[in-house]
Amino acid sequence: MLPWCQPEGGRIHFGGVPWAPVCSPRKSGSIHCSGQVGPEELLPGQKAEDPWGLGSWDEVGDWDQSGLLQSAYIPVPKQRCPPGKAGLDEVMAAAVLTSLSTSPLILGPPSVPFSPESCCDPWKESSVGPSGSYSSSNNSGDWGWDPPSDQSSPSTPSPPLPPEAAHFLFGDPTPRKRKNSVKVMFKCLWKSCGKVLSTSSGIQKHIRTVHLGRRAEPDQSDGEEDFYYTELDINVDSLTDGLSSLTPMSPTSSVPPAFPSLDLPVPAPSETTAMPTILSSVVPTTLCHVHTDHAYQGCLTPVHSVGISDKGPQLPQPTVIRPPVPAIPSGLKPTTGIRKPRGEAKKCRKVYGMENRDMWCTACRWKKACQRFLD
DNA sequence: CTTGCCGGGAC
DNA sequence: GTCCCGGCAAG
Repeated sequence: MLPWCQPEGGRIHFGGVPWAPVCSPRKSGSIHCSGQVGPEELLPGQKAEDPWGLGSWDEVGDWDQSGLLQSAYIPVPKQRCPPGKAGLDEVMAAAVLTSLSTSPLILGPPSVPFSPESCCDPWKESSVGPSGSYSSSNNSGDWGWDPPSDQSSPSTPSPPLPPEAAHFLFGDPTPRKRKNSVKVMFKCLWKSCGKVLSTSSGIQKHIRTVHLGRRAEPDQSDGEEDFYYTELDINVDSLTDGLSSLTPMSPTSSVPPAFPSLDLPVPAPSETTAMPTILSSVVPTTLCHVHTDHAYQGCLTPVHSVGISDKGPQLPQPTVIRPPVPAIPSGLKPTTGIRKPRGEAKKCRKVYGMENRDMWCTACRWKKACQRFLD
């Protein structure tokens, strides 16, 4: 067993690769997925993308076992863990070599089919620090990918690999992994229009001509039409497998940016293709109702949700040049972070004190909202 | 810093 | 379902 690859629970974790750019813990301790495809989605049972055109992962494993067994003899481990402190480049180069030369089946328990979720935890150590205590909570599944803004990972050198190999080895979480299942469309946000076109120029032309009543020449455009459409990442998988979109962090989910109608210094919507952070929060309207029904949207309490999310889109038909407010699907209001105002009443903690914790109401004992001294 | 409690994990 | 706790945000 290689010293730096620790199969956990019969599976080799694969996503901790440091240049798998997108993995980083948040303050809460768990890692959240946003905008990218998590490794969980490539379980062997699924029709995983085959970077080498060899069929399923199982086939890859068979092929690897039978055909590339010799590669297992590459003495990579010697150079992987030098007695001293290896530089990042060196470590990465070693990892690349090893990843190239050893198949997951060789690295893992023979009876366990290859799981792309595999990872080598020491990557986290090498990228986060020498502490080995970091990995325990992150390997249990609640982890994912960083926002797209982080995925460039410019500080990590790019291994000299063919893109396919890099894609395979590093669990590349970029949309390329699902390049066959994600289609970018452009949806007109004009009230009761909803026209969807496949090209930005097309949607701009549509908005200019149909809604703005302007000429079709784009050279006269001031970019206003950009306010009226949004980019949709149509996830074919989500459409065919609706359950996947129920995850709170649907990787490709998107929502029309809630640009206020005011002239706030929000990023120009025209930069949609260059603004992954905006796009990552953009949910196709085809999936919006799913999120609405799902109770996992933030911390909105029922009290607060009354009268907020049931109104539905209220897009005023603009009579002036001012861009209209794009229709915000109900249930997708930015609710996260909204907390119930702190109660003014005394709480069990304050009344009884920590020493009399057994006298607290159960809610207080469980660090929930106090039920004894309600506001 | 303390406090209230949300969110989520363990069982 | 209960129970607990990390961590966030308000104060």
